[in-house]
Amino acid sequence: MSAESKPDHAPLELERFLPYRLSILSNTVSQAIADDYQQRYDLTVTEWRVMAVLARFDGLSAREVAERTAMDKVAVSRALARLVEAGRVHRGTHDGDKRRSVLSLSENGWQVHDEVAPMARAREREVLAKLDDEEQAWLTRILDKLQPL
Amino acid sequence: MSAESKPDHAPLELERFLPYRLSILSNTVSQAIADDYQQRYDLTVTEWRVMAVLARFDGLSAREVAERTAMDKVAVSRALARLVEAGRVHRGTHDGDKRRSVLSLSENGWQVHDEVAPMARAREREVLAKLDDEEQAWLTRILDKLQPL
DNA sequence: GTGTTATAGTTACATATGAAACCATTTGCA
DNA sequence: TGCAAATGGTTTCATATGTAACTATAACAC
Repeated sequence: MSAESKPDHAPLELERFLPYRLSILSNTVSQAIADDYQQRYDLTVTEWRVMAVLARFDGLSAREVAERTAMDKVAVSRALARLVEAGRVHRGTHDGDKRRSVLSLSENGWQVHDEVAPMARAREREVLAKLDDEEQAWLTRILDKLQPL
Repeated sequence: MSAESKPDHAPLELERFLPYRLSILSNTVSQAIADDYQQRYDLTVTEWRVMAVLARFDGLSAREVAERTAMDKVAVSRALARLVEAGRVHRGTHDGDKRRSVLSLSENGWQVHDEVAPMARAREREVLAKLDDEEQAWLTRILDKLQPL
């Protein structure tokens, strides 16, 4: 029990502070999804994001994966090391440029993808179910406007 | 350059996936603010959050700080160790319970708070400036509904 | 062609973080 | 009382993450 104090210092009200609220919400949502596959597939969030991108865009290089996931190249490099090791991603070398890798999901990678993707979508639906249609539409619009921050 | 592929596998479109978008937005916003004070005051985000809570609620225990910041007790313990060491927070012992600490901002802590808080608020305003009044109202409403997830 | 600069990706190091074990104190209850 | 269980807080250990340095290859200038 402690009294609220020092209004003269104009303290920040964390629970109304947008960055703080976003952070809590984002972590809660991401964690809920991660809990679904993390242990079951021994897959981190970053690894899953790499897989999701490769599922849509076959043959990307590591740098392109980094761009599309908004992760830095070191994180991508490490995620790929594990994914290749685990036999979920195949890594070849670009024909005309030996520096670049050519990445794609393996048979196994596709299997994992096809199990995890529906789980992720289901969780997203659960979250969105708390909002009515109008609110969902505004949320999309708001995220679009804030996105290229 | 790679073609979009395998529609039969229904791959996840990351850039339209709510959890992903929230994560990007949250990190971008938090990082922008942290950049303002991180180096200048040698203050991490978690440390700043602890200070913000103590600015509003004087005399909290570490556990209470953890509750109010949605951080786990280990993170709070570490943040407090640094803050006390740096002379920004005073740590006493609870009268009736020697386990509990009694925390408050020091003179120095208040100074830092009074410089950082306006910067944080200014950044928040910058972000919100991208939205019109109606959108801002919806955002608040949406966050309220999603909050107790 | 040769030297410089840029790019793809990995490695090394230092720091951050989370889970579980741990210590001290307090509470509940026989 | 006195002892088991709960609580506040710290420490330990294992893992994650970011920055900078590094290797290899390619592009560019001349």
